[in-house]
Amino acid sequence: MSNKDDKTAGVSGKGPDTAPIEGRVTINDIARLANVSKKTVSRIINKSPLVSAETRKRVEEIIAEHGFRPDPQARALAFRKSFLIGLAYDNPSPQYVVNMQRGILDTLMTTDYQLVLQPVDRAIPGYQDEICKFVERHRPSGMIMPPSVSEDDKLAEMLRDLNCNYVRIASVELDEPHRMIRTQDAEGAAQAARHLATLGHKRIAHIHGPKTFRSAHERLYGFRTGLAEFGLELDPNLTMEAGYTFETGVQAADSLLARSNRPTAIFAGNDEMAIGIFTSARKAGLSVPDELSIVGFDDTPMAARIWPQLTTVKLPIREMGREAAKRLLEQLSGQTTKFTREFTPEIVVRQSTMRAPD
Amino acid sequence: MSNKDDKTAGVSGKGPDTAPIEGRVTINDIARLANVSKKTVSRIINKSPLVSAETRKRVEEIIAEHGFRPDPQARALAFRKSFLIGLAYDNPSPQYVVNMQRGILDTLMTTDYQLVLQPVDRAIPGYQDEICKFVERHRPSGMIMPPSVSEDDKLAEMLRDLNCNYVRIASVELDEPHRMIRTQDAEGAAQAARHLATLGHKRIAHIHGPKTFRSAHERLYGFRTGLAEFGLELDPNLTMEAGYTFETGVQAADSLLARSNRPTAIFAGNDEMAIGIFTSARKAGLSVPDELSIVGFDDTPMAARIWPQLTTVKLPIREMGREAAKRLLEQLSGQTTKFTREFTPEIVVRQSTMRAPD
DNA sequence: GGATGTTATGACACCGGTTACCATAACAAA
DNA sequence: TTTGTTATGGTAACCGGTGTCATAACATCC
Repeated sequence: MSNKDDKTAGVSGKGPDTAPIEGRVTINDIARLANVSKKTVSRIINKSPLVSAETRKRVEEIIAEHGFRPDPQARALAFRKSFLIGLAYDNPSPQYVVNMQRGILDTLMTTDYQLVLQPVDRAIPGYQDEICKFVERHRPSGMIMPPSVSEDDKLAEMLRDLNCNYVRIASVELDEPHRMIRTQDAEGAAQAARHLATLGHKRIAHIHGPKTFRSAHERLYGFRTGLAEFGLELDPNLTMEAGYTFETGVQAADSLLARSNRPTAIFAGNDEMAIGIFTSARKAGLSVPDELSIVGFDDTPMAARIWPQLTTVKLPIREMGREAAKRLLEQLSGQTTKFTREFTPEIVVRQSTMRAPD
Repeated sequence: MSNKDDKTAGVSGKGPDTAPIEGRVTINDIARLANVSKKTVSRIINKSPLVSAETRKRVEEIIAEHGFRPDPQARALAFRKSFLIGLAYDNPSPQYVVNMQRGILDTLMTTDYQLVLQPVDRAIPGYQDEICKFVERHRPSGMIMPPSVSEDDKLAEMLRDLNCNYVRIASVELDEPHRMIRTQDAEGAAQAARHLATLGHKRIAHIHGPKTFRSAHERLYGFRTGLAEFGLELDPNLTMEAGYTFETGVQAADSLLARSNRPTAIFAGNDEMAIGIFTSARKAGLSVPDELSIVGFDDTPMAARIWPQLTTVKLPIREMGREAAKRLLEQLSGQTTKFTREFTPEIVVRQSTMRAPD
């Protein structure tokens, strides 16, 4: 009598949850009602052309009438696709993350794919395993990786070994074109340089991000190049590394502004650090932009909210997300483009920069 | 001969994508290798106690050796659960959203559940249908709704009709306890009031959020109550409504500060608006906090980055996310608690408040 | 020692879709 | 009339797991 068998202990999430299932309409019901075979209904769901117009119409009406929706899990199983796209990110800027998600969802919205998140901490060694475990466990159809996760070649290799499709968003071409969304960070930084040079600044400092971020290199390189166009050189003594965070930005700026011959302008590798410079300038009693011009990178919402508003370099994150997802879907359908999709940032001039004082 | 049949056009995402599937190890392989039935392997995967220790050990070794991972889609189908948790949100603060996601993921991490996102725009009429369509299409096991989506009773009803489990995070008890995560916004606002009253402020203004947000009411109510404890009354002339955004905050503050008898302190319904007050104060030539004290609500990261740093009321968003997910999992496993989980905010005193000038 | 209960395991149908393959009707070409 | 082609749709097997129920082996009870 006591034959209830298997209480499937353990598995997180047993019990009811049968909720949305109950009297669910299935493909069989529709087939029966329409007096056709499952297969025909399936063809109609999948928009196969091999169904007569009238059959299609009749079945579609019945589908609509009964509110039939094919079960995503069943399709996933039969198609041998999970219809999941993973987003692995470690970007500390919520704005960046949210915009990226929005962009990806914009594209996924009209498809059967879903977005699932895998935030990681790149500082933790073996974080790659975490992502790989995620891939093995949930079998996403593909992964999207924005910086700095995208910059990890080892991880990309591991994903290839796992036979997992992916798209990397990065500031350098570090993979095959169809797997890349490229941002022209160097060009953005060059624009910042031109802007400051045009305003007559000579003693210009740069606080760049950690060397572990390719973007830090690119922005440094681009900034240097931009200055060179005006015959200016980036003084190594005025070039500092910081951690892409507010606090490290404050520290670096503290050090720069304490010097006897302090710079009249600072270009920060991202907005977080740029905003740190504001704080540092206030502590030093310097007025922005009269005595010190500041340029950031990213155009976070904060940039337009602080006072004076921050001049910064803007990347269309959301659109990049859209394109990344499109690229991935292309891959999944077997296409492989030959061209990297590129995004060029643009400088947004606000109030934190002005002509250099003499 | 030409019998290739069905090219299943249409469906977004056909084609390869067979990638991670190939030589995949299945439960059948394991069963065969271990010389037991599928069912026994299934029992082991699901930690059923009805397996002898030695069989378990042997099979587990084989599973480990071959790196077998049960297919989530197949399990989902067999279990009649999608193992997906939906997050429907319209919160404009990226920080809030990201923290909420993180919290939910903290809880989900150790389970078989996944988080999927459904951002919406509550301003669009019929946005509820969008969520319902999402539920019908993807059949999440449950939904989590932070404010202000959570405050929509009609939506909640629709979800109940769809037989969809959910948890609402809100500042008022608007549902059965097991479906609620409650934030004591009123108490947080009262703390802000006490803080300002203690500093000797008398002419105190409040810029609250849109009436469509329950939190706006709660915070207004709490603030009023807090002031009353000190025998102070909230002057209706100094109470303004704004849109929970930076720009509307600036406008409201512009109006308040232009008055002949302007307030010496302003409590804003959220940080976004509080930061708008800074900008307005600068335009008016007022020094913060010497001439004007400002208190916000939310403790967004910006609060600690602007200068002077913003005194604000902090909610443990991430932990709330964790708890919301836990609540939902409880529901899914059939438990129904009798008690609403509550979170009390705490004021974080920084530099934007000081003793009232005489 | 037979009746009963408990534990460990397997056979088999089923979840809700899909594909492979085949059957048939309708129509055109030989 | 025979044969070939196209359009249509049915059958069965399958995707990779799960539940139900049956059964064998063994322990316990009177």
